[in-house]
Amino acid sequence: MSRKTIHDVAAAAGVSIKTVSRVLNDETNVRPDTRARVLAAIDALQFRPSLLARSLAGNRSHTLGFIYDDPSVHHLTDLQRGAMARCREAGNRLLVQPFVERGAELVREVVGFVTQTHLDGLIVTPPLSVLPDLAAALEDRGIAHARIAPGDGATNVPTTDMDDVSAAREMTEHLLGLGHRDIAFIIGHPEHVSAHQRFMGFRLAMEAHGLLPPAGRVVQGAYSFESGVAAARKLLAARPRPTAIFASNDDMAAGVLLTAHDLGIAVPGELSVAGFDDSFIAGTLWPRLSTVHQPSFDLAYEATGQLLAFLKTGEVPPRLRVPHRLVVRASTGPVPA
Amino acid sequence: MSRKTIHDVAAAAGVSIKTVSRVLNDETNVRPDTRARVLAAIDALQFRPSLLARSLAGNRSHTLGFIYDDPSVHHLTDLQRGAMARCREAGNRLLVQPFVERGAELVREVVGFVTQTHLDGLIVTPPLSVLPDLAAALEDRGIAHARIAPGDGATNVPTTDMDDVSAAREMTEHLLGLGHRDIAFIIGHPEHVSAHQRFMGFRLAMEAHGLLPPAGRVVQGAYSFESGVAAARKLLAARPRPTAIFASNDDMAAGVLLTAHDLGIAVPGELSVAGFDDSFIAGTLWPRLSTVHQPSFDLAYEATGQLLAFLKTGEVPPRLRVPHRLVVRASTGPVPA
DNA sequence: GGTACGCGTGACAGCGTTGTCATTTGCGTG
DNA sequence: CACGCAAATGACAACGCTGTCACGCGTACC
Repeated sequence: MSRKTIHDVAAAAGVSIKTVSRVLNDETNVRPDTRARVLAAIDALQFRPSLLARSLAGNRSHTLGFIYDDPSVHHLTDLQRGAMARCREAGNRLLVQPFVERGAELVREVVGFVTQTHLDGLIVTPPLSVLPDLAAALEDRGIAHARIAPGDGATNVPTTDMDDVSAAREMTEHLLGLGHRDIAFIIGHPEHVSAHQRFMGFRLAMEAHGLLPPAGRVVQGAYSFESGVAAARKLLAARPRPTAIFASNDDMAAGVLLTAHDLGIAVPGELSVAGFDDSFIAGTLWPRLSTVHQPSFDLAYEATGQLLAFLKTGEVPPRLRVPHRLVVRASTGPVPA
Repeated sequence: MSRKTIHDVAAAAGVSIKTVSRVLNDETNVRPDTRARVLAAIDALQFRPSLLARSLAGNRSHTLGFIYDDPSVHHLTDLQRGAMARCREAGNRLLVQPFVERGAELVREVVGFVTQTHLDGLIVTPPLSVLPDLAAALEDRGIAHARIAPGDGATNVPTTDMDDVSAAREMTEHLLGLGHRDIAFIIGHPEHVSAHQRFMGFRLAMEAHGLLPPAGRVVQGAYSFESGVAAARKLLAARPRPTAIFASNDDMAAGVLLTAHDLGIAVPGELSVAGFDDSFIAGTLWPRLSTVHQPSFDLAYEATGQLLAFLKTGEVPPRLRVPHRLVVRASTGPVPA
């Protein structure tokens, strides 16, 4: 099939290409019958406008970039789905691209990516969203972007997040409410701000009950399953054992669960285990994991919406906080007698 | 930053834009010192050629499409990673797009997607890769594509697959080798050819041992966790119970595992459970799941390579079969006495 | 010393759209 | 019926690159 162009349509409808363009872009000032004629021609020829040409001429690509470097598969998948869904609704496309570099190299790659592909804007996910030099570079070059970024930062960039601190606090409260006092905590990957925030939520809740995070009960993890296993080995070797372990994400919680089972420790009979994310695996583990629902899909969906709005209006929408939710399932129970 | 163009570079280097283009595309017949001068100018200006303009003018977008409609998140993620990795190596981009429609609607959407975005080619993943009308339409319009397609089909399209039949047979042999005779099987989603093939592998192995798939021991699933739970409920309610359950993928196996645990059935003490895929969760379940390693990443990596090769040479490379591997972990054991 | 040829380079026309601005058309008005 | 003005339409340049072809120059050859 030789490509049909706007010229073919124009010829078929007996109008100029500009009129076809107008119809294509839903512009005003086209007589209804002309519009109908053009539409008919488009339909007859099965014409699809070239997004390439459109982008080049119109100086807008209708394409957003989605960049990531995320160790957690599930979270990423949901984010991507959310962003893609929103783009589809708005008639945009999404170009997904991983970046594993750091520093100047990263900045160069990302900027190159954006300029090469004429991206209208960028959706920046954690942990990329918290890198100061990347933020500066994007700002600097006037590259529109939205951040999915846990954290403070009064910024002039559309930002979407969830309340990691409160969520972690709520989960901790849940454990405290079950009578647990000796609660261990596995910290997430230090490059992720969420890791610190979740830890802070944990500490705040403990302190509110006059408890200090017990010595040796806080272990550094990395958001990976393996790091959860390693952390659990350490924690569960101690005597006495903690009565509950709160892992900063589900993957690590899965590692804890597996380790506990291997050691013959009953969950939640002898040990309560809590996760964070409510990713796909949370419901597939045994016992089903109590966790915090992180609205990854919504996060990305909203961030994309904010970016689109920003591109349209030029105004930075206020920071958007997506609600989370405690999901109590079977892996947490009363403290053993 | 106003966009730097090839004209800026040409001016800076004191050459024509065509020469810059030649350098950009590594063409011959450019004197070394001229080339160096152009390169220096490119570097100084931080110039990045517009892929849009390049695609429009050159009639090649250097972009491949990746289309899917897959229920299994992990498999999909790995496929996507594989395809993206290969694209990156070759300096191409990957446009990922889900399609949930079927029939004429699907065909129209996909064809529209390809023409609108000037895709060089398409990577078609299961189950889309086995839809005859889609295949016909792509063929028809001369849209280059590679299929990741389980199955037979002597086709004139680059195809990559794994040997689902043999893999399922090997897993069944493994169970038979452990002494199991009363083995139940959960079939995957009927739209996926792999589901039928895995079932066939199971049957072949059973028959080779003079066994018929026992009545009531074969249950239809849908490759989802929930369908695994439902199937397991049915199978484990029977008396006597099967001594082993072979689920067509890991997600369903996870459902079996969970159900067994809920019912207090020891795995593998009283029941062996096998999966298929070796997806991320396989290693996170307890007991760790015996499964077949499906090389999703490689599958997509190779398919992308084949497509790229086809685009370059115009010759259809022979069907590529990616090796699988039995992964025996802790969820399968000797038949109970 | 003229011819043929290949290499290095540039001019210019596309690629398929949108943006700008000019032109035509239609209609209400005095 | 002419006039003015807004609505409808079209001509054409521009977007940033590649493809085609033409040109100038140096070298090898007879």
